[in-house]
Amino acid sequence: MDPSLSPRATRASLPMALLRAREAVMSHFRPMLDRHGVNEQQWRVIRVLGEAGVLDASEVAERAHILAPSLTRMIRAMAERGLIERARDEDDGRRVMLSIAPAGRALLREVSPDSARIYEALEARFGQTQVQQLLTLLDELSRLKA
Amino acid sequence: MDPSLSPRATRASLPMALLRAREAVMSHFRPMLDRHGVNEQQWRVIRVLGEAGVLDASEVAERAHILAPSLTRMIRAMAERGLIERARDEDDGRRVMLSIAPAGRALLREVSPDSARIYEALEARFGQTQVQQLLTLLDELSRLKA
DNA sequence: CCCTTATAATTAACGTGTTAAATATTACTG
DNA sequence: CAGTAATATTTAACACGTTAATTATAAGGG
Repeated sequence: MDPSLSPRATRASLPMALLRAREAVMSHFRPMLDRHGVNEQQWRVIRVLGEAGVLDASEVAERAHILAPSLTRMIRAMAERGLIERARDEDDGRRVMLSIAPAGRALLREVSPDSARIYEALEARFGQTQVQQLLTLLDELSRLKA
Repeated sequence: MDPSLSPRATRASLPMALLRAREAVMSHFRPMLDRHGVNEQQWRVIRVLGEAGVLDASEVAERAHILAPSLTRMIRAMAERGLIERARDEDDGRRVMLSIAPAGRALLREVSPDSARIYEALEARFGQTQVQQLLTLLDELSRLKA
């Protein structure tokens, strides 16, 4: 049989392997984030803003790997909860500047230790060397964008 | 500053790295799948059914990494398009048995060569050894489910 | 055999992913 | 400087992700 007609077996496919691995990793973090009342995406936004201070929405979207339309919706919800703040850029009326708000900073302080603990436990089980190898490979792979 | 208060930098985080890598890889496949009129998830279902023949919905969900409620919705759309077939299991009235339909098989034959070509090009650029290393690491990581 | 429990699938509800179109503002060009 | 092109954000529309609840069927225990 022509091998091109039988697609690569599921277990040997990079997209599937990446999907499975991401699900597995997130399964360690999700219950904890849940207890703190944030989802994965909101946590990424909070971390990005906590690291960087004020950023326009596009920058946040890029750094948190969230598409602009999703971010627009999230901003509304997160601003209502007092996690972030929203303001028009004075120099460029198109831009929306985002920053972390007090409740967001409080959440960052609450979640970060838990997150770090989980990450370290995972790293300990998987092996620090392997984590490094994996991060390197993933980074190289990410550079091969279409 | 207490390092547990400053979450792991984005570039060094496993969840983010996995997300980026997956996006990068899929950016190679997505336009092609688009041209064939299927999305990523539908393509996974078609591959699973093409490999395995008849499977109940739960098995398909597990192998294609799609949650049951998503699969229920997809089944409706894919059956209407003639890509898959749906039938109640005679021995167990709860189960829904799924199989690939003629249009689905045709699609499989159309897409597989394109998919294989893209995969091989990616493998060639990234290096076969690195792909293998990466698959191994991802598989090990996936076993550490919470 | 009932009755409870477990399992498979579906539905519901809400959020994000994704693409395309619309809106508002800025930058550029003749 | 008017008019067009480019950019940032938002809206719209639809699909999937996710959790919880519901429905239908099967399995098991008394």
